[in-house]
Amino acid sequence: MEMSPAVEKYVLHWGEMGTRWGTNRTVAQIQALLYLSPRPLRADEIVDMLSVARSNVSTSIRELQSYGLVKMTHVLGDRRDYFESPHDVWELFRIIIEQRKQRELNPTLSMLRSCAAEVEAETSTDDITKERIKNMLAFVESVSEWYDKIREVPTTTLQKLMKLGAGIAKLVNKR
Amino acid sequence: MEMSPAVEKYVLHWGEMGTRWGTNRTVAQIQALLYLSPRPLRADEIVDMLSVARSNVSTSIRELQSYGLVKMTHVLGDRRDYFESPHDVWELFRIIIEQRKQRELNPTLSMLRSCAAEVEAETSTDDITKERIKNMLAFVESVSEWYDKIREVPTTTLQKLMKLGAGIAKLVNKR
DNA sequence: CTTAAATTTCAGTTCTGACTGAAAAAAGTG
DNA sequence: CACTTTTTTCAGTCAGAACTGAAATTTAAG
Repeated sequence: MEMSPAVEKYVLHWGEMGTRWGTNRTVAQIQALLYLSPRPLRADEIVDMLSVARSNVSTSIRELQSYGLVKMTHVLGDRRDYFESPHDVWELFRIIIEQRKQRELNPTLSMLRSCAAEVEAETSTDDITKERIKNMLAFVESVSEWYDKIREVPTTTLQKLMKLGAGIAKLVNKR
Repeated sequence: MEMSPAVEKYVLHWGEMGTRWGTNRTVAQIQALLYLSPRPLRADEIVDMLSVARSNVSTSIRELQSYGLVKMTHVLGDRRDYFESPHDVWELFRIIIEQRKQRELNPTLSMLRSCAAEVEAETSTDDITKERIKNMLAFVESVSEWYDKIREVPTTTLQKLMKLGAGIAKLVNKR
């Protein structure tokens, strides 16, 4: 049970990128492995392929499940757990974005709201600073609202939007 | 030289978020401080406010400068360096996105390209896996191209786009 | 040119959190 | 219900990154 050179390269890179995003290396590597795998994998197979401790795989998969990035399946007459990841890149993208909103945008939003409220009463704080907090709040709020709306848009439309690129500017300004 | 409670809360939260993104706590805290400050700050002032070592401020500012998030200014008759951050949230946003593209998207793109090329020759690799690599490559390529185009769009247009939200779907599909 | 102020470098320390491995728990099996 | 297999928990280890503080360097003033 071993990875081909290209798959190994992919998995290692993905692990590296994972550390830049919220998660750790192993979690990202497992996700990559499951994304590429033509069939669901067992924990012990993942242990072999990645050369990490069984327990590490266990906790990593739990984390991925909590993100909605991995689901468990079973094979008839086999009591071991099998795991798989969504195979559609757009679905993966949506799930990841959603998670990041939950973990980063939302907490930041509530922090900014309470800061904006509190700072009003602070006579010692410069007006410019107050303004800056408000501006950041308005920005994050608008990103958040935009996301809430865009979430519902179907993949095909998003693909068209991507293709359009800067062309979107004309549409928006002209209408 | 100390921060008001609201400002302190802001700075601490920003530092925390910084660790989720690429950087470390101090770097993000300094950026937050400079964003909020009504005037450029000196390194020693930052040391006081954040209670970190002078050398830490020095290296953190260097990092911020390399990102284009901090620039140095001077006061007549004072040889100490003063630092400030862009105050426009959209500009900040652009700079940060640009950095992330450089550091994450571009390397991933070249990894995927070489993987997609290599994997073709691997007879042992399942066709499904080859397909998945291609799909991911196509996706990341399209995000990258989209970004290159959108980069030029002026802030005002982006703001309109945000306001539009899901309404954009109609525009795109109708035209 | 000497001295003082400001900044940077860097070796060493500290801290964080990822990872391991053994033990416990859970989930089937006969 | 005793036994086996599989999974999870958790205390301890380890590695890497962040941070400190002292020494070196740079910069400019007298």
